[in-house]
Amino acid sequence: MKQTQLFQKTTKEVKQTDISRNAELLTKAGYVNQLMAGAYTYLPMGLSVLNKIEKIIKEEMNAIGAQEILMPALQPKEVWEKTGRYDTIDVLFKLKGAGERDFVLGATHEEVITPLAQTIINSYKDLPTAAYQIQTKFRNEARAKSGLLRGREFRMKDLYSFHTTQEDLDEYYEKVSEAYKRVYERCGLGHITKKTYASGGAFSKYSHEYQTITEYGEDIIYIIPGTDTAINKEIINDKEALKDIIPNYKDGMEKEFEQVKAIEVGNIFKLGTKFSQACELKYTDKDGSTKYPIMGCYGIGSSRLMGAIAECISDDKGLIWPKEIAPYQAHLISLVFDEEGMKICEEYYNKLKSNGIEVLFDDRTGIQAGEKLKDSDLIGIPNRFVISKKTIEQNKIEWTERLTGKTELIDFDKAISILKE
RNA sequence: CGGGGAGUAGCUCAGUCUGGUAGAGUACUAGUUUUGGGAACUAGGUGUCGCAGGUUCGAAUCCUGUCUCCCCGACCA
Repeated sequence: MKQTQLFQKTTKEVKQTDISRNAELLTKAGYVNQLMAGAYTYLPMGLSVLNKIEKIIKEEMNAIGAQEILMPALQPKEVWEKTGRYDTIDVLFKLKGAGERDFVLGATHEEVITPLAQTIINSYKDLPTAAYQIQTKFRNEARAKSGLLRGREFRMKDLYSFHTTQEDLDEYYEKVSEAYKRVYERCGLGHITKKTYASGGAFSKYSHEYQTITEYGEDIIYIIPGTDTAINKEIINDKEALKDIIPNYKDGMEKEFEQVKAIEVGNIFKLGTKFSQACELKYTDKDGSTKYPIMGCYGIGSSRLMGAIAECISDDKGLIWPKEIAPYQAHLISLVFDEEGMKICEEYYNKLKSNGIEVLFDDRTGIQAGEKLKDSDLIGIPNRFVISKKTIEQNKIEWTERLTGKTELIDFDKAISILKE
């Protein structure tokens, strides 16, 4: 893509009061644009990053046998009354449709998938099974904030699994847990994301959250020394839980744990039969008896994850996208402005493209070198290739790795091989 | 939902205290010169001063109401 044609621009300044790092960087780099508190437009490169994150999530979900579906975001009031959550979820968006009919915008989808599952699950032979979707969710947050970290409209992957026994759910739950770990690793957050024990709500003893450590997080977690797991503050005073979670627990030892702020980038719940009972989802077991499937649900906010990555993986110059989610692998920058030089840049650009490399070409003219280089740092594409008078004279290309800042003059063929790694 | 801050040019902001008819930087357009870390000069267009009402000869400025955004807290199936 040529930068002169991109439906996206960098900007030097953002409002002084907007202090979350992800909002500042993503807005400056032009990846997102705020429509209102908690609702953002994703511009081409922003959407590209989001899509790549969601692609990773899909791959990991597919790998554990979950199947992708898509459910409506617009839902009737009635399914929510069945589970009693029409009145208990205070962030539920409620609206009137034609004929004064009451609708809900989906904040989560147990109410939709559980009745749906009845059309598929009739026998123990239909179990276990699992389906997920990635979709725009709506929550009427009293205070949407922190850029992509807490939106009123946001993207989320939600997976639901159905089982005949608790053991089978437990086993699948562990599989999902491993898949989640891979997602965060592939997104570059593996080292600062902790599997965190949290209260299970009405459904089970504990749930697990995936918490990425950042000063801008809303949660406080306690890291269990020598592990990559943590405990959410909400259960840190529950002695029974601590005994359960920590091997060789000694009274008061949690006070020594490192305490950090973190943002929840995923959670996994065991639901038991709460929803299958409420929605009358039943199957016939081997012995002919009627039973309720045991359910699990598993969420990852993909847009929040993108915000967390921007928040955590960046430096004073701007964003630094991990390779797998970067909008482009190469940022080709022309620092020559005569016709002859531009021709050479065009050739490089076309060669990169014909080699199947995702390349953004800064073909803007009449702009100072400094501005182009600063923009490149801000945008955060992993590899920068500069073409200037100097590089043309030597028949080389200048490669800079965004993460390390390491710069080398290399042959063009080597650039191709670096990008194909 | 409680507390605090803010809404003025595409963007970032000054001007509001002390009322007098709209500003800067940046961006944009044309031209000339520049070109490896946010250039220089010349010329040019840019506004319901968030919205509604009130006071006044006159309101961006004072008063009342209201909406929105940001921050802290509460909340977070």
